[in-house]
Amino acid sequence: MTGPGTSPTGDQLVEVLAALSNPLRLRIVATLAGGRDYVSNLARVIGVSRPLLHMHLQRLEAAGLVVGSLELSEDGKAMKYFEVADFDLRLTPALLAAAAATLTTTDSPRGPAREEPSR
Amino acid sequence: MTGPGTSPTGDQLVEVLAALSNPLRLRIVATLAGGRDYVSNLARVIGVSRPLLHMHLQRLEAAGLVVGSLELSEDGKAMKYFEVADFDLRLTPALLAAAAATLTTTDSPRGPAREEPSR
DNA sequence: TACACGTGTAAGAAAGTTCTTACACGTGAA
DNA sequence: TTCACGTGTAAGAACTTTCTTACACGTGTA
Repeated sequence: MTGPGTSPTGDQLVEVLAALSNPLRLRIVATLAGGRDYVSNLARVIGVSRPLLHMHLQRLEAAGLVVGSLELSEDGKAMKYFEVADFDLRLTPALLAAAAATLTTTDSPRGPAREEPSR
Repeated sequence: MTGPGTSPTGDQLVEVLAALSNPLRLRIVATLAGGRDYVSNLARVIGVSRPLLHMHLQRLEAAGLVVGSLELSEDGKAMKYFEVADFDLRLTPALLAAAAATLTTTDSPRGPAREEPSR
């Protein structure tokens, strides 16, 4: 993901911020920051349904904030562990302006389609 | 807003991240980072409808990312100028975990209401 | 075979976000 | 009075997000 030396593109930034702008996903990251865990146990720990957790984890992984790996347990079960990725992002007006300059999609991703996508 | 010495609460963080996780609002902040401007001109510069810009600016102001002020122009017009706020946020797994610990609303703000809001 | 545990996916509903269009009001100049 | 320019607000439509429930599959044990 994004370390102190690299800057995300505007599109990456939007993806990351959107992924983190949800209380449940924040809690997921926070729980994984305390140590990796597998999906169904994480669902129990956090107290949400497993399909829901899976969906949120996919969103976080797509943004590069967590990393999933499939492992075989000693009793033959395929278990999907997730751990938090190593990221370090800084947000200041100047940095946001630099990122905004690289946005490829400038319109909001929802609502009625606009007549003329502005750029 | 949030300088290098202060940490936002979990709720503030979610509000800020949600406000920034939109390409159009990123562009608004970026344009204002280059210098303050008034609403209708900003709408022209960016190329969006004024009511839409107004709505987005309100969202950014509520999150503390921009500051609006009403001024009287020399020809008697009440003009609403906006400028970017001074913020400096850092996002790392540890900082997110600390913020998540202070979340008061732990559920996502949309979708079907859950049976038992989990904490 | 039934059960326990793990996985991934799909469908449909509820809620919020984004956008356009319209309305209303104000000041000043022609 | 009309026009130009500024402001704020509301209504309704299109779209995305979030959630639950259900289905399907796998391995191992009793």
